Amino acid sequence: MAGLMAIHGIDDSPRGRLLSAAAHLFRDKGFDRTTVRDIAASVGIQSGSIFHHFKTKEDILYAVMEEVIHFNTERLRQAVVAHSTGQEQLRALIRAELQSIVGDTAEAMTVMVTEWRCLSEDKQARALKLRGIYEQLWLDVLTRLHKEGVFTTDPFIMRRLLTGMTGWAPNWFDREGPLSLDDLADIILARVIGEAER
Amino acid sequence: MAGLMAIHGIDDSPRGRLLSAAAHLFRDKGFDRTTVRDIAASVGIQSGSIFHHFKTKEDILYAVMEEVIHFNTERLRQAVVAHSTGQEQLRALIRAELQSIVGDTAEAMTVMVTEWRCLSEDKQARALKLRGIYEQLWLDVLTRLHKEGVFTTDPFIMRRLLTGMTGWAPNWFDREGPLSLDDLADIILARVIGEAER
DNA sequence: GTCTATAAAGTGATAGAC
DNA sequence: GTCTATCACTTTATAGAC
Repeated sequence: MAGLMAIHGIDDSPRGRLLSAAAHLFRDKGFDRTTVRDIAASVGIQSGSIFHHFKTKEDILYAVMEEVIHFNTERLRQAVVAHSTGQEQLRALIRAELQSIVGDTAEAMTVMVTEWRCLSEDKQARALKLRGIYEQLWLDVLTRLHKEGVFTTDPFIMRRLLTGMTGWAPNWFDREGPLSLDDLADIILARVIGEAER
Repeated sequence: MAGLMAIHGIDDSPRGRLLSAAAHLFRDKGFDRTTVRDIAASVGIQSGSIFHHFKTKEDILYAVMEEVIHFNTERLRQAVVAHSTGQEQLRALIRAELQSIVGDTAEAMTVMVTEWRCLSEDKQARALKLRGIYEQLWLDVLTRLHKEGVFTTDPFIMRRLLTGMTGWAPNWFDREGPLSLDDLADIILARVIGEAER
């Protein structure tokens, strides 16, 4: 029910269902411990039939990552253009990334972080180019705030600290708990702009 | 050369060499993609000989984690007792965790984070108890600072943000680069106590 | 586009000699 | 404590019928 549904909508294409199922299994058990039999079984076909849709098991992993990066890069872009001040943009970026990472695309995003090295070097390089676009959106906003004197830490380092904070959230954040994603976004935002309020 | 050498010293016991080699390979290729043949070859023995020292491949993974937790819990404890004020203790904790995670025990620590789910549930539970002691050292210091009004965010959440920031460091921090671990510790510390200086 | 059947290769672990 | 040899099993991927 979660997975890549947000990307494909209610996508009943075999490819869409396979990617959703794969994202779910890869997140639960990891890429290596998930067999093509597992994936096939969870969409109700036989293992051999998988290879009509994807050439290799690794291609499935790459497809999961590619789609989730594209989808979330677009979400990040929307977050930037929806606001005018740097601080508003940064808050929107944090909120959007949290949504990606513990919200509607949580499974695929987690897979991208944790199963990265299961990709061959070629595919890692291709995925890295896509991630570069995503990261540039962050760096543009952070660099602007840095120039405005909102914080003094190097923007590249600040981005890495932010990546750590949001990226670890799936390991503890409880969507049913008392803390909302908006709350968490504000708490993380304060780690950045706290400096400005000294 | 790194690995668990710090723990075992110049430990030439077969077990020590096996654990160091395993930590290195697990970090490089992941637990599942590392074969017992790989581990055996890297210490110069045959694959069957491994099982004289460890009952299963998973036991090797658990031993790596157990040793690195024990070692780094002790390091954390030293960091606390070496200082008297809460802020000094927190800085020492951050510095110690960075040392664990990108310094002398980097390989084993990374393995603990990334290969956690490769442990059976039994062993996960056992390792979790050990990690609980480690985490309590953090929470004691953070709770003290919170009560002193040094920061307002919930100490549990603050610890999780810190875990994310330090835990992500292996993915970008360059020990040969211009930024020292002391510098990074100060930057991370400012994410916590920045609030106090408003 | 899915099925069945199977090839081809690699895996963790064991047994017994030395 | 290490070796050799091998068992029992699982894996990805393919081939061809339907």
